[in-house]
Amino acid sequence: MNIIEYLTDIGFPPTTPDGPCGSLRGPCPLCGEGHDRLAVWENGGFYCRRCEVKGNFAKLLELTEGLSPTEARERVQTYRQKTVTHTQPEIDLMPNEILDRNKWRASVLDLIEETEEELAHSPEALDFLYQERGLNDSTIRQHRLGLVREYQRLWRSDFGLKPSYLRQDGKEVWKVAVSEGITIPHRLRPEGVISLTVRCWDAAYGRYRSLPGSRLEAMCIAGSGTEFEGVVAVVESPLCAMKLNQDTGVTVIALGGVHTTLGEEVVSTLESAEKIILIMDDDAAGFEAAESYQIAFPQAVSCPVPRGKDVTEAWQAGLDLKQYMRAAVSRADRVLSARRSDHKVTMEPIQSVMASQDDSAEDTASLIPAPVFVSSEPDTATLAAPVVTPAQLSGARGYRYITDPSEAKTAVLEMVQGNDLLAIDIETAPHPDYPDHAKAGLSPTLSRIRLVQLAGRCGDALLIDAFACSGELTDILDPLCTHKLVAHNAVFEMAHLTHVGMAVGIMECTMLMWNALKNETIRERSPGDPKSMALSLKSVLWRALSVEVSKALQKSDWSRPVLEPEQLQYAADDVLHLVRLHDVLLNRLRMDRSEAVYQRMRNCQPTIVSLQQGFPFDGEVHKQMIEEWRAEAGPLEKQVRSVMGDDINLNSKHQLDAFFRANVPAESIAAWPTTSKGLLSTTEETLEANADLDVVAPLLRLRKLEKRISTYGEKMAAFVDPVTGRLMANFHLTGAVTGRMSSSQPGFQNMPRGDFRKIFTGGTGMVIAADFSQIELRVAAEMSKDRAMRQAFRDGVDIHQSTASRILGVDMAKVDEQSRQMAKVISFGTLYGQSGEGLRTYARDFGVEMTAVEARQFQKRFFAAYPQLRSWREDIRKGARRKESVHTKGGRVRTFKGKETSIFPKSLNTPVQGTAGEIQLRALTLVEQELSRFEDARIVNAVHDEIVVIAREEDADAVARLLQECMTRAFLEMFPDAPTMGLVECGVGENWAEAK
DNA sequence: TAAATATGCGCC
DNA sequence: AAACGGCGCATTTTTA
Repeated sequence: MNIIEYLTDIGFPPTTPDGPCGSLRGPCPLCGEGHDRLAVWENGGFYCRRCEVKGNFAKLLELTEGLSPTEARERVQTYRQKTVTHTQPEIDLMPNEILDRNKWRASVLDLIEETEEELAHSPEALDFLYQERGLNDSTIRQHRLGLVREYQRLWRSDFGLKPSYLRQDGKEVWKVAVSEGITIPHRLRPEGVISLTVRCWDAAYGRYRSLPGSRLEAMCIAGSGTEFEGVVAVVESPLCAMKLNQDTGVTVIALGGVHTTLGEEVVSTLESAEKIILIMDDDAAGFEAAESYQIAFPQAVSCPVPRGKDVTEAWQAGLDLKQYMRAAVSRADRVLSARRSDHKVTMEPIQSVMASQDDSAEDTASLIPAPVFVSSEPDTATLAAPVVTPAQLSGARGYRYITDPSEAKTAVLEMVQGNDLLAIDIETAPHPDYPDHAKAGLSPTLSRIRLVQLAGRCGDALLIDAFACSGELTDILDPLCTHKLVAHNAVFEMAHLTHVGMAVGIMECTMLMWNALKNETIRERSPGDPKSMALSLKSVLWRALSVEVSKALQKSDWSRPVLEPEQLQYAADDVLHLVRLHDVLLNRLRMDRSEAVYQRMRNCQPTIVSLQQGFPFDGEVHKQMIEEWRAEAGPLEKQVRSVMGDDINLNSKHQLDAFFRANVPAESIAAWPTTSKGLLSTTEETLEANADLDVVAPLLRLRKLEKRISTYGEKMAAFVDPVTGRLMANFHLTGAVTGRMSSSQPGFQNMPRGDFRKIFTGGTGMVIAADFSQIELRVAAEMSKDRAMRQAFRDGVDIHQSTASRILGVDMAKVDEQSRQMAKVISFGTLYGQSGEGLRTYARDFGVEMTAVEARQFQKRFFAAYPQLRSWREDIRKGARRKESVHTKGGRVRTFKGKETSIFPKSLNTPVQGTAGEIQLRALTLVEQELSRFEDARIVNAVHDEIVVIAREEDADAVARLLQECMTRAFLEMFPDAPTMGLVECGVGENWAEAK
């Protein structure tokens, strides 16, 4: 109990907030009247403006209860003990704000660590603390100051706060705002953190903002050294307190804002102090606060800094804080002795006390340690990319167009000798035999090289007319094979040069560099310029170098025998900036520690070149298949139309919606899932749920066939290379935000399973298919270091069977197939953040009925079985929430844009899927290298965790071993301690279907 | 009329 | 409040 509660108890509750130190006003028990004449401070001080009585809690008890001074002091002690046991939880828990204080503390601690890290890497913010606040590194670390670099909005519930509250304007608020600025944690030990305050950069948010749920209490910084023992300084701002404590070693209390309370630690520090130096701000509020403190604490003496508003300003103006403290203490001594002898004293200004003091010179020297910049940034000396002078950049760079082969040969040699790194670009024209093929001009077999452009760091570009030099082109370009080259989308250049018989090595690629830096994919539009693609040379040049190039002529006629000057200048522009772009991006990659991400993709480029040479394809069998699909679909369509109407378009969502609404009972419609636009969903899943309708089964079958015909029929066959007869697809190293590859035209990664894959053959040889078994779960096990899951893999048991036995608590041997399926579903869903409801609906597809509550029970058991997996997941989730990004083991960073909703599942999935993708990339690189030992052997497909290779029949077994070995090696490079039993499964067959 | 969105489904 | 991820492709429907 404190003085306020006491007054309330005896019927004089002080309820009106007042003043800067948390004082309250209420009626006075001594003069008995009024409603606001008595001012009380939580620390125990009171003052009645009517009866002009003032003092502390004990004094009040003397007067109201008629106690002697000794009795009154004892009574205060007993009250205070009650305070400890009784009011502590009340203060600690803010029922309207915090539901779970432990959660709040844990999250705030995470936030503190995060912001500390941020501050350590922010020279500007450190500079602010060094230069403007005079703090040194040791102080910054001691108080665990941090930095919020960007304004953040975080879920309230993640802090254990009430998930939402109704703002005055009626809007429901779900998030807390964390402003940009310096974070100041308070009282980290032993009770844990009680508040986190941000000193905002943007004054529009006020100077200080506290995280909701903070218990705002004055901060106490314990003194060090002996000079000011027994002295306590009181200031307003925490940063002033830190500065004063740092420079003088005095114990300092920072009051904070008007809403702070003093807290036990502070009160006892003040009570036991011999002298209290009040250094309030030089304003009205500060003056009043000083008054009230002098009433509550007899040993307190007001002693504002002589210049400036507060300690920091005075220090900025040149005040030596140690000298000042000495003067203040000496002044306080005189004031206090005068008070004890009840003499009136005239307050001397602090300046004159300081002037009269005989200070020794050595004490004033170097009070402020020189700032030490601690940084984990890489040594810039090792990063130095070749420097380009402005003169070189601004100098006019044109082109030299060569049509004569021997002249070209000399020029290329000169280029190679004069440049350590050469930029290369190729323009192609459709091959005249196949002008209408979908990939004419793109695929090497369907194209002719029209122009080769080369450029160094400076000087003109070299344009070699490949038509004019045809026949000697490889000879001319031969010196490039052993030279370091850079291109944008270098796979294209590598593929075309390889196709004309050149043994080109791995090129540097600025497109892959940009992807490693920004994680933008091949499909994304350029931010700020929706017309261009994010990874296009135009977009990257603009964003990285502020260089603008036109792409208007990219699709001009490159087949004509004589190229126009405009075309030539366009072609030159494409290479002229490439070397500088490479240098700049490489530097940025190193600064971001993303070079490995880039290199992993770069080294995989030869694999892509191989992959894009196509998969041997049995066109005859394919045609038969299409016939069979049509044969089955025809009657089926008749049957469906006889029910649904001859004119119905079975692909139209509206017409299907209308049909079902008209033919299904109202109660079924009510329970029928809808799409986001309110139409009845007609997915396979929902239709099967209404399978009692006779038309459903044939409709679903028809849909399957239509899908086959439209996507996997003649349209797909159009991608067969007329020269080689192989089916050619595109592969993209930058196809997915997670770092997985993607494939298109046609998508090789979504070919229907089963007999369909018989059309993919080994040509004259065999097909060997190898896949990583349970790669994502293995990755999750390794990244989380979950003991139980790793052990299961080490034992080589079936992971889903093992999980089932753990979840259901039965022996491994007794796990039936259904339980195993369940475990599988629970594992993947739960791992990636599936809800209980989501699991319930998903499980229904597997014929397992459960309620959402039961589903959550399963998820709980899953986490109980794999506890480290659970905490690892939590860490990711928290990190994703704060930084709005997650990263893979290989270093790829995925950032969630502000507008993105529901990042939770993505943030859990990305590290796992992405790391698995990185292992696959490395495996593909190794396989491509090793496969060169075998004649006619080539990688023909790569499906996320599967690698498909063709090889001669006599080599098949050796190639299978090779695959096994390379894939295992790739996995171990990422996770050296990981168990590899059963990691790679491999099959051989005449075609892809049989190789499984 | 062309581009963007919506829906469903093929794969891992 | 709300939640399993990543893709590509065909077709319909809406929007600019």
